[in-house]
Amino acid sequence: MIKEITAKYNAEQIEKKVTQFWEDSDAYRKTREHRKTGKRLFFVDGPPYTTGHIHLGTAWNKIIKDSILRYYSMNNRNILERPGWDMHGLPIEVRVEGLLGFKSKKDIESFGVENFIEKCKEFALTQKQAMTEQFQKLGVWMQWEEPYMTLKDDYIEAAWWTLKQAQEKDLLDVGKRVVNWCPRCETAIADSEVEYADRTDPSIYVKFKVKGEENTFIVIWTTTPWTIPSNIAVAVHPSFEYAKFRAIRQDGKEEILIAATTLIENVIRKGRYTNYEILETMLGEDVAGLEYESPLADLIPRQAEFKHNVYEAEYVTAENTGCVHIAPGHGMDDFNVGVKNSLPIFCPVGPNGSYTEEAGKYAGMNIRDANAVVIEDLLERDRLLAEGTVTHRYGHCWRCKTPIIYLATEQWFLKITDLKEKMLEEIDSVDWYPDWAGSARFRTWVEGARDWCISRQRYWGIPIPVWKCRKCGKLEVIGTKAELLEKAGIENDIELHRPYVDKVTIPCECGGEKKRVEDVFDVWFDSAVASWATLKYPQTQDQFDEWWPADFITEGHDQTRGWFYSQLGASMVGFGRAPYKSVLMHGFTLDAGGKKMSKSLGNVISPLEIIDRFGADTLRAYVLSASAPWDDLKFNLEEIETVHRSINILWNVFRFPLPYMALDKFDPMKVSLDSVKDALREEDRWILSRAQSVVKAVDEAMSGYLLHKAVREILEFALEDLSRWYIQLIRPRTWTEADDPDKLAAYCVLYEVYVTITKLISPFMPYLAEEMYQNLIRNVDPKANESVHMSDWPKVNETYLDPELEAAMSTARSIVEAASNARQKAGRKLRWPISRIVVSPESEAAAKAVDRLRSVLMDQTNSKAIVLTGVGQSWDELGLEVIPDPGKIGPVFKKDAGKVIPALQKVEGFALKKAFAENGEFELLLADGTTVTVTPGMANYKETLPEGTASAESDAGLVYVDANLTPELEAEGYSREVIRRLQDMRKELDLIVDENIRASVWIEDKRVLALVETLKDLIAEEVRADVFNIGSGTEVSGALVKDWDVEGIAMKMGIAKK
RNA sequence: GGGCCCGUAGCUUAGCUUGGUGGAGCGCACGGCUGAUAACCGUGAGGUCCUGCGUUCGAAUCGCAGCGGGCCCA
Repeated sequence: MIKEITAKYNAEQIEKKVTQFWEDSDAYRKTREHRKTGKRLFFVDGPPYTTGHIHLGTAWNKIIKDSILRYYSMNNRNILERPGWDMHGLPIEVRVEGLLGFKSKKDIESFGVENFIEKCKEFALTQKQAMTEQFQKLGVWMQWEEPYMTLKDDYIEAAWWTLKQAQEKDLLDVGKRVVNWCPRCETAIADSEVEYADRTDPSIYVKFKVKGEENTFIVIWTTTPWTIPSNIAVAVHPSFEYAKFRAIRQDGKEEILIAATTLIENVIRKGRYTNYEILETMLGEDVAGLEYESPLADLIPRQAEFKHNVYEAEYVTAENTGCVHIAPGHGMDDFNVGVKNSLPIFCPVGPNGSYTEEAGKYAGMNIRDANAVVIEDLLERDRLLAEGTVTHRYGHCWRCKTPIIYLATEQWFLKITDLKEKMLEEIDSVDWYPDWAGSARFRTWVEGARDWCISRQRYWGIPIPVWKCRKCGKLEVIGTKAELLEKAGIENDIELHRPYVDKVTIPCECGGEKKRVEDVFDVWFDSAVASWATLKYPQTQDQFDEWWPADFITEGHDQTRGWFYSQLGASMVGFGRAPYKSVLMHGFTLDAGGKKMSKSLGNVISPLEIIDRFGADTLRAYVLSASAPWDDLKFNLEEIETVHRSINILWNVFRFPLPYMALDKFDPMKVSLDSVKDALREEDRWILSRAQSVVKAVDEAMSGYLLHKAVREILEFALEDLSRWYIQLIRPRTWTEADDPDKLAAYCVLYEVYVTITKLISPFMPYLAEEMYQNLIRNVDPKANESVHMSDWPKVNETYLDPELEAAMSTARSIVEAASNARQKAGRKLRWPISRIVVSPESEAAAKAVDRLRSVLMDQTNSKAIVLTGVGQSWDELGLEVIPDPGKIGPVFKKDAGKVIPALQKVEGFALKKAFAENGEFELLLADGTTVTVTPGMANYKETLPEGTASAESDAGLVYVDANLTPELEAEGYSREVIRRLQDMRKELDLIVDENIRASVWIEDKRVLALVETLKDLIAEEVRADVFNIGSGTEVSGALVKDWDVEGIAMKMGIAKK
């Protein structure tokens, strides 16, 4: 049986109860089981990094995933969706280092790599546990018991397998490259790990002495003085114009400089030269070839050995001097120029950011400290043209915030550039939501992609499975643990982490011994293999064949360069195709001011805080409805409160009929909607139609992942159609005590609509839906599915759809609003009945709507009659006032105009209009008895309302309210006032709804008393008074006695329990 | 500096694809209802549609340039 619920919406209580129910009933597992025969849907969860706490962005991400998967499940999809955890990498190493108080790699080595790895593992697992609980609080249904974890051996094997594929397909490369390097972490870091922030650096102009030309210098600019010791070349743009010019120094000396012609002024100003004279101009391609001397050759023995020349490079821009300092060991572009021209890749800087022995004088010095020394040395040698500082965007290590440097080091690469063509083709075969996420954003990113540096010189990561012979240098890539054990001849199992795998050696054919290269993978490579690792591939084949590739993934737009990309790259290597079929790209959560949330700004909002205050359903409904998924979400607490209020209304809607249904023992299993068909009113048919329209709209929204539209549609239906309209309309029907078919029809319709809405909200507000479902459905139908989430998604029932009725009702609502507006103008409150409402319909459809919904209109406007005029015709009781137009009258009647105007004003408008229509003119009698002829242009008209009426506009046309009172109306009005106050007093005494009372009312005013007395019985019945006395001499008594002022009439009332 | 997205009332937003008098919700003010009641409903005020230029008879909508915000890159 349906149970009455009395409490107001209490999210905490509901969610706690439902969580327990899900757990006890094993609802998640049963739901997946229930869909085992459905069409497969493979979803891959983008693994959050195990930081230990979820934030609003990760919460939004999981809520989107959960809502979509619940929707798919109800649409009979057989879903596979293991949650994932990204557990390796520098962030955890940095956190653990912090916990242990370590400063550098040396501390780790002395602590012992094994100890360190164990700490990292423990840390990651602890954080995972905490985050799992947080995600579960959001109501997210995933296989939490069996997530995929990047630190597991089988996961590591998936990465190994992929690398082996790369090697077999000649997509693996090793070699010296310039990489982003963190001198603190002493490792290469990926482009995606570089964080840009403002930084102030030196800005220097340096003169390189041209060989064989007296007193001639080529001028370069740099923000990294420490790279001058590594200078090998200068680059110029082949088609820029350069000039050789004589510059006069402040000390009177002259020197001959070379720079881009357009930048001479800049060089002169920066170098504080007093004057200059252009000697010669030439194209960059002619400058190329020039030889110059390193300014620090005397301090760095190796520099004296190098030849230094000028080369062409297209990337040179017309800034500073137009001549670019090239240190192939310290810059990406520099490196490329170096390789192209076979220059030495001179890199005299070690992993910790200090110069090596090759740096001569600077050996052992930290590069940041070296800046000042280099500047000093340049100054001493008169090679420093200018010195200053510049604030610019500079890359930093994303974890430890140390400014990065560029170093040429030996690294491992995936040859993405070889795969690019095919990758771009694959992008087109994927469905992107929104479309531009793929066609514009991701495509641009892939087009510009370079080879992917996948090696890191760290500890906590997937070890790169490459073994190298110490003797002959032969490389061997290992694809699985079994392969490693076999080749190494080891019998007992080992863990695939450092330092355990580092100890494994493989005998080489040459008689030597192969040892593992020390690097670990970039963490982005970990998550890149998630789609097959989670299917236990390559260990098993069946699952992979059945499920791969993923049908759907969804992540934030930062993942364009991240997971969308890394997965595509790795999958191209492994399988030559994209690992996903459709991608929804969602936005970022920002604070209320539109700024991103960050710890340093102190504007971070915890999703758990929101859940504690409002519940998970509110948080879910808010983040889903607040903006389109791909737009950024400006978090706004007021909006959360609004959503919470909306859900509270939904709750009230839901609980409103329950006491009546319970009282009447209404059993929806016994009374079908079909059986009450004949008792259905228009409003019943209307709400049934609306419910179907909403299902349709939600389906349409979901087909394009427009989650915001789906949720808004549902909440709007609950608020506008159910709460503000349908419930209001049927209230009197539910109060009927008899077993009335009219009431039963309302119950059946409500029940039908509630069942539908319960299912509609379940993907988005899973807790509330479950609570409603258990009471509404499981309580009456023991055979029903155990959980709402096992239900089938509602199918649109076309027989209920009636678009014409929906339009008519919308017209009717507009009329009711207009009537209420007009009432306000007429000063007549809704409690007082009015004799009639007059509608002047604009169209045939409006007239039909009024006719069809006449009883609804009478009811909601509290009027005794609804009068329709003809279509397009105004109300025939309106007066028509004539407004003379002095501008037309003046020129014709000159000085008599003053008499014509007041006379014309007095003419009755309809008569004047009629005369004009019939004769084209009108004989106007003036005050002095004379007559003049007026013509149509001289008069304008204004409709006037009869006494006691007011009008307002509606969609249907003008609506008039006749607020004139008759004794009958007045009697009813005053009686309603009395009833309302007695009800109020009942409430004050906290009486039960059906408890009977004794009541007495004293009214001094004889006329009002007489009016109210005519409805004495009605009043007594409404307030459930068995004994009811009323009069001017009545003694008022009871448990509660109050004085009232009713529209200026003094009354005294008293009530008591019987 | 580049790519993509966003900019509409105090706040959150719809409308933009396909040009034709900008529509909601919250908040505010006033009023109503009182058998959902610490709930609910109505009415009203409130807009340089980021700025400028262009296309057009007509631009929130299309184009260009700029400004501000976000993500990503250099």
